[in-house]
Amino acid sequence: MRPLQDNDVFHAIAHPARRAILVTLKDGERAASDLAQPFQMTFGAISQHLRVLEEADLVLVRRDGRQRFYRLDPKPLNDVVTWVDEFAAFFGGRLDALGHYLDRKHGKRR
Amino acid sequence: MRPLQDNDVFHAIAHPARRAILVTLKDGERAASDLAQPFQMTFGAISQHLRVLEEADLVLVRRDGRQRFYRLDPKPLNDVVTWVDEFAAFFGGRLDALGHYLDRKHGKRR
DNA sequence: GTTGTAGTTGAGTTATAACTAAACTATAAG
DNA sequence: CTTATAGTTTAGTTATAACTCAACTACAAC
Repeated sequence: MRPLQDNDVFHAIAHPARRAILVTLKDGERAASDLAQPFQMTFGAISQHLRVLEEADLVLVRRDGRQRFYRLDPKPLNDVVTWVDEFAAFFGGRLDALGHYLDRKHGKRR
Repeated sequence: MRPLQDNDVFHAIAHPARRAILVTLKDGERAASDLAQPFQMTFGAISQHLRVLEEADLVLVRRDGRQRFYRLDPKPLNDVVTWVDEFAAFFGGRLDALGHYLDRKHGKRR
């Protein structure tokens, strides 16, 4: 079997809980307990998800007292963008989220 | 445990072999045997990877005689683009692949 | 019909991932 | 010091995924 690497960003974002955590961190750093709060699973499980994100370099940790504040480091997501970007020529019409981004940034032009 | 869904596009692209298959299909449809050829694993394994891609609606199949031709259907990748796009505000500088796409499409304008 | 080729599917195995529960580390507060 | 809080880590379990191998389906060629 070809093993997946733990530090693979594609693997890191494959789990919905980890994606949700990253989305939360868009709004700024959060303590681990705050990140765990919306989930049903145990604190330990979230801690493990956080470690996966950390190993994928998607989050950075700052220690303050007994709390640990996680913040987003989106750089590895560029690997995803770059990969999906290879398929940009196939996107067209309303489904084109890249186009939406474009419109927002440059002003609607067509 | 929160099970991942088999038809999840994020799961589908988490495996390097499946990503490689999709990249190959960018250049046009390919028979299953052609897709399997670059890999070490057995034909059966590739067939299973193709089924994961099919269940994620990332590929379409056309039967011709005893061959099956797979072709790319990139629409579900928009879910990925849309999700990553939420982080667009965090991207900046050379690492910004979205920006590259922009430059190509609109001409470099700073 | 038989034989060969293209491919899928299923059984069984192994690897990895996700999870729980408990132990543990560390800091803070009293 | 003790107790509480915040969090990690480990052990063990279970779920899922990936793989191999063999059986199977389907079509083509003879």
